[in-house]
Amino acid sequence: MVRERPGTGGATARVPTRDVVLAAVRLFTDHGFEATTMDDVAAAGGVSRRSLFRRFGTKEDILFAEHDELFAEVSRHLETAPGTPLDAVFSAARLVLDGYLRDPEVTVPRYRLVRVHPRLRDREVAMTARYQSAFSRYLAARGGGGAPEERSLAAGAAAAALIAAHNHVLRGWLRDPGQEPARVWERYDAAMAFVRRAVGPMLHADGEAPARERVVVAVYPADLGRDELVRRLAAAVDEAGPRG
Amino acid sequence: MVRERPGTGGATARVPTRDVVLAAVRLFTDHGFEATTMDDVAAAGGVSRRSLFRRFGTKEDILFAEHDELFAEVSRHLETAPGTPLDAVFSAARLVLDGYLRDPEVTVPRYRLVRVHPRLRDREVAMTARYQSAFSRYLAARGGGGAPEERSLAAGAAAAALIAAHNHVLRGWLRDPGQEPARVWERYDAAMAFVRRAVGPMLHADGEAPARERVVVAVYPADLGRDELVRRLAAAVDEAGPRG
DNA sequence: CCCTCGTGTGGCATTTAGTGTCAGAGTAGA
DNA sequence: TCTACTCTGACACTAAATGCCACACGAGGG
Repeated sequence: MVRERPGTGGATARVPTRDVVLAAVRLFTDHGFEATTMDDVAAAGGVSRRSLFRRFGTKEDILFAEHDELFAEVSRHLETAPGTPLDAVFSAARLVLDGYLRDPEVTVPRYRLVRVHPRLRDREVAMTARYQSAFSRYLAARGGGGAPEERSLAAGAAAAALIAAHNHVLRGWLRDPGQEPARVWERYDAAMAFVRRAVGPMLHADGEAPARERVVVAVYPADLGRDELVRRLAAAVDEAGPRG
Repeated sequence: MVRERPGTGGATARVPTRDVVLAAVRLFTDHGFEATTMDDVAAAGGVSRRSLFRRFGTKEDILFAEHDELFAEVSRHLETAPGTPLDAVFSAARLVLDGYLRDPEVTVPRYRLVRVHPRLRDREVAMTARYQSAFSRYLAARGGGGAPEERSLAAGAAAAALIAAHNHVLRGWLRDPGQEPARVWERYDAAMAFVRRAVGPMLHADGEAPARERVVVAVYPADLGRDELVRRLAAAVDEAGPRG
């Protein structure tokens, strides 16, 4: 690396995080994660080695920087989410999948790197655990009745099942990122419905009426097309007036 | 460190793994994980720095060496366990807890270190993920009927819930290792019974009643957003299987 | 008994991740 | 314009991790 003006300490022009991440992803993919030094990344990203460490901490953190932002976003969402605690957690998980789908340029090559390098895999798993822990604590704090002991146990198991289902669908997409997002969301909704069935009973160990509820009962011909059916249900919901 | 005979490369006397681990745990606990260098560990363990790296790979691996052995033991157990796949996984998980309880000299101080150092925490989480992955694959491969897609989803969620419950009880003991093992096992059995109730139905997603008409019944919080409600209804429709 | 071969170990050199420190450059505000 | 604050780059340094070579020991054959 050739420095034009030794002794020139620039300022103001902040480290372009996104550019650095993309450059790093490219280098890691092309030459391998281990073989790529921080000097290489710094040169490719147009910043100094020192600034690189200041911004990202470690070499692995470069890959997961945007994931950290996503986690922060999800955490914020949890604080202000409407509905029951379970609803909040489900919609938060949806946000995570959306975060992945929105940024395939980083998430897809990262997944391929993660599959190869145990160290990176551990890092990825740790991220997953962070979500799980956050969801678990959220549910335990606001969850239904029952003894505190059983409540936190149920919250932990529910969060774990939810995250597992989420990751199941997510990995399906990461392995084949070419498929239609609509189909991914379809599978995701099905997986979430599955988890909801299993998790629901866990959190209502005893009779605890969770606020006000409404009921939709729809009877329809067995051969009605899926899209048409969904459309009718949506119309019925809208006719029923505002919720709350 | 004073070397008596420079140039003396010993042999034969294999590195006493257990002694080194205990010495390392002590050093990490007394002076901190970061502050303890591999030279320190080597000196305390009575081996050379080079041999230390050969045996354990990294500094963190020293702490988790025995955990790796436990994982190998559990894996072997899975291969030869009697009973249903679910039974096998439950007994395997029991083996894990027993492994912790049997070796408090290492597992307890390690837990305290893990709580403080994010890096070690990630490593611990990765171990948990390895169990979860092994259990999930085991269940998916030998699990009950249903479509392969749903089967692996159910296996993943079940394994996750099981591991979460296991870790819930395990952490309870690690935080207060003085309590009676009998009481720990009591709590563990209760937690496992809880998980079994929730997980059992997940793995037996069978009977689909063929009817001319089908009914959707949705119960939802009154303040749930319109989009989320519609999404759930659509998911419920998809989940109900093909129409016609 | 000696020699040889294989295996495990120690010492040394080297690379590189990661940190502390200081100097310079730019920006905002008085 | 001068000053205070912030961000960046350069340099030095620690320590983890790896490659390489030399040496010690045990086993086996002559």
